[in-house]
Amino acid sequence: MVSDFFMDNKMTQAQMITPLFQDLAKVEHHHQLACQSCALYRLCLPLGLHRDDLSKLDEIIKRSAGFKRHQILFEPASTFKTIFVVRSGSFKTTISAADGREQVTSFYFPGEFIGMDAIYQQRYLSTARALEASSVCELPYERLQEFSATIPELQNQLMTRLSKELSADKNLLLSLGKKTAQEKLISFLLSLSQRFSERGYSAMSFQLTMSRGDIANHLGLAIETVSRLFTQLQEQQLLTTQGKEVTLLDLAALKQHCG
Amino acid sequence: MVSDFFMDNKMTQAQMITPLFQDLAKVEHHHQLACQSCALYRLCLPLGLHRDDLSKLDEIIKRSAGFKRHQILFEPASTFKTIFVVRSGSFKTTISAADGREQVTSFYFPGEFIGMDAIYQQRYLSTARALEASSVCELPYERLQEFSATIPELQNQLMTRLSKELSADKNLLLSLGKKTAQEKLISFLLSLSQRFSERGYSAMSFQLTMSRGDIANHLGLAIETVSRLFTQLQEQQLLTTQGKEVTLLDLAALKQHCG
DNA sequence: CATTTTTATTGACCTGGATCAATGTCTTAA
DNA sequence: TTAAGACATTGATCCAGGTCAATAAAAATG
Repeated sequence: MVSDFFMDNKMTQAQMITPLFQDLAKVEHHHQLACQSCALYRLCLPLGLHRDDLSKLDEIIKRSAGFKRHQILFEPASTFKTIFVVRSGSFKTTISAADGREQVTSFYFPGEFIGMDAIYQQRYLSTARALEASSVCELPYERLQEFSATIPELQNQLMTRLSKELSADKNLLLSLGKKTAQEKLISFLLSLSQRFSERGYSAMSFQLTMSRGDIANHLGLAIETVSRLFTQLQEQQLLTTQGKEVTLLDLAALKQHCG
Repeated sequence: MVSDFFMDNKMTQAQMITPLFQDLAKVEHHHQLACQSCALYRLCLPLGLHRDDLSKLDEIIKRSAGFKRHQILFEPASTFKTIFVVRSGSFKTTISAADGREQVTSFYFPGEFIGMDAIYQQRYLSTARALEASSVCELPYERLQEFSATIPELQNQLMTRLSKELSADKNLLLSLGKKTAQEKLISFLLSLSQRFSERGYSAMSFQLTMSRGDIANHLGLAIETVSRLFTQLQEQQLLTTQGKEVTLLDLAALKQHCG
């Protein structure tokens, strides 16, 4: 069972769910934990590296202290030096218009890379904030570049990550530009479901670590619309919610409603 | 003057404008033209390569025959092998929902890379179509990867390109999610202006190679809305149009109206 | 614990931009 | 040069989803 890989068997299912990825958060107590013994390794750097390469990589990766809910990881215009990998918890990034309007561009979960849009321009373009108690690993970009010269697979991995985020953004463009409010919300929930299941969690039932406001903003909707949609989707027997917990009742039906 | 670099002095300004980048299109007659003598070189691969490296690169780059208006460069689900660089003309990419609804995700002009979102998944995710008579260079991705191991600057350039497209998409997300119809159109026109001026063309006056329908779709609007906006912007003395030609009258004022 | 603040839900109403419809203007081709 | 199709403009009307307002329910704070 995949989830055994992530689950500490002293914890109950309920404990595990709140806060999200709490089991991984425990890693925080061992800042110097090496990549090879990290629960996220297969998600984070699926490279098949030799032991020597891996320990060299370990040396340049800094495991940072934890972030509290709402704490800022980076802000726009600050100089880009590192790509961050979520170790535990979750983050959102927002981009701002001149007059202060903000768009939530992405959410990030364990094993995902934050800040890759800053490589061009060498400064961050967005603000990254923790959605809950969270921690990250820091990948110093320049040193990563040096490494890539000797480990071609690492270079490929970085390009693939960039390309994956690009794909996700293009799909979000389709949602924002062409989908109805309901289709947007369903697409969003299905994408979360997918990502949670890749991490060994249930595809059917999960905690939303972001607020209704964050979801609404991300999908170009009003908070009230998102709230009403959750109500409607429950009336249609497609899902149930209890606060931040969502249970998808019929994945196949949901997929038919997402365009 | 920068534009001298691009302009064949036997051509008048008017001839140069229609079709866009016609001067560069002439390159098509010399398919084997080397990178070092290509007018796009400084845009395409600003690497500062040694002569030896450059001629190796030349060997793997295939200069393809021309594409007619509306002709398809690639389609979704076809296997990814190459990144395309626009040599002359222009292209659009669209991504489709299951029911056929399409979103125009990007437009591409000379020196820009198409298809980088396909690296992850190793298959194209969108359809790329020529907007006018156009041509491309083909960069075989695998061989490019091999090269990158020996030319670190090439690897960096690829990452930067990916990151740049990511940045552009995040800005488009802000437009689609948070801006009014007028702000969307102005932001779009200013981004085109910027890109044309980087290519040595006027930032104030240029040809739209895409239809009103393409613009509307790209910005999540109806064709009629785009048409009405052009009328309004002319009434506000911010620009003039004559068919596909747009002249921006007051860049500073436009910037204040784009959010 | 109670209290304040933040976040979510629900209802009533309104509006920006979509849709429908008619007409005008470019392109393309024979 | 003309005819047919594609593309663009303009007006009239409509509606999905936004805004405003009032609670309600959590969550943070002391």
